[in-house]
Amino acid sequence: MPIEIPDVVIDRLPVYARALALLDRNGRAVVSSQELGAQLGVTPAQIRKDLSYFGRFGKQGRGYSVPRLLEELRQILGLDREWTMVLVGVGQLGRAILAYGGFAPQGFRIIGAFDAEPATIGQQVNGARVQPASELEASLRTRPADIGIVATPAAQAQQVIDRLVGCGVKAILNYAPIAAHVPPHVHIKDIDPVLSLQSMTFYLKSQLTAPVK
Amino acid sequence: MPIEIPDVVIDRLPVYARALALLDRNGRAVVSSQELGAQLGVTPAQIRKDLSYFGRFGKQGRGYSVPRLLEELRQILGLDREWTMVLVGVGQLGRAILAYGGFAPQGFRIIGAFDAEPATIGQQVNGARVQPASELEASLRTRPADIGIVATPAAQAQQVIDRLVGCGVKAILNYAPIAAHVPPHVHIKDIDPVLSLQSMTFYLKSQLTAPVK
DNA sequence: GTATGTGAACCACTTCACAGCA
DNA sequence: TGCTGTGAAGTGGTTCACATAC
Repeated sequence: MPIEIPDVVIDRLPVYARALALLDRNGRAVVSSQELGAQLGVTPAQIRKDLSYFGRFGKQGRGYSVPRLLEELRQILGLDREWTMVLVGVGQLGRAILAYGGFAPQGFRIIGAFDAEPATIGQQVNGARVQPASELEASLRTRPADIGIVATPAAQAQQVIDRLVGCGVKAILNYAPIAAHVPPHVHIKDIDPVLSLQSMTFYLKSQLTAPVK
Repeated sequence: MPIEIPDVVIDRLPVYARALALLDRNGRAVVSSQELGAQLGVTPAQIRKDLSYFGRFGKQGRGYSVPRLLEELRQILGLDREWTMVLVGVGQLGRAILAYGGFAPQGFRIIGAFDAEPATIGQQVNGARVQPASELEASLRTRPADIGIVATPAAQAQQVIDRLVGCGVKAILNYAPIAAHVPPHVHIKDIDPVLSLQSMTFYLKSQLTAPVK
């Protein structure tokens, strides 16, 4: 039955869900692919096609019920439950991640934090006690996590990822500046602002000679 | 002369550059597209095709000179000079960005930080004095910046982006969870870990019934 | 012998355009 | 009438495969 769904489609669904959540909070009952697309910078056809992979959620002539479609997307994406995460690497970046208030409200809970640095181990950071990295496996055995967050220096990142994968972690959010290798059944997303900057400069450079004003 | 270069190609170049920099530091003189691809999880043909948009940098039968190709890429991307950035939004996230040590070594310097919160204005954060958001325009007039970093709450982000664009900023690194609108000559990249998590859960969800071990 | 550079073939995603339904 | 759902057409990016050069 399952026609393969393109990854790009999956990547867009959370964007749709977020926009719908906002509309919903504003009391909006119905929205068309046209309007949703305008808000998100996506073509209406794109939205309709994306949604059509999962079902028929709209009403012809009217549009989509905001709460209904939102609920459907949350279910499709698995956002209707809580997901547990462990953080490895509690340096400056790791601390910022622990302090970040954007995960919990979306159902992503950090249940453990690990670091190799003796000075860091045992510290209380944002309500989490930093555990020795050596205890990663033992800890995950008693209390499995769905997702691993990697915020170690580049040099340790691949090894940490291998260990997480070895513990059965199936998804990794990687903040380390490396192109990591993972087996095919493991999903990984990189967060790398430097790469984003370094590609934008290409266009900045070209524009220097082309004044806009 | 200029055949349009796909954006995806530009996005990959910094990845290549980073890998080459590592090889270079390790004293590696020559590398093949084959080997570079294996390291990065990219096909050799992809790498060769990408590079072919910009010139002929390799030697048949040998491969690419690591320092030579690295230098070419740095030049193509504009990484051979310093870029200035201003940060808007000095909350928890903004502070983490100011404290982040990964920008400066790559030539990205934050020259100004702005916030609307009276309690935050005037504070010294990581060597930068937080200026009132109201002074954004005046400050950028005397000291222009190439790139704007947006780390405000979602509600203010679009407005802040509009102001940055109005000041002539041509590239934006957006940490706010919104789908921002910018004119076509402005480049924007979103950093949004929550979206990354929310798309990975789709696959986690599907795997729950498919045991691997 | 070996690895590049590149047209051509292929594939995947996007957009079109319209039938169908509210 | 208005907007969805969707095959079909179109577009853009990737991979192939080989002539070419070292």
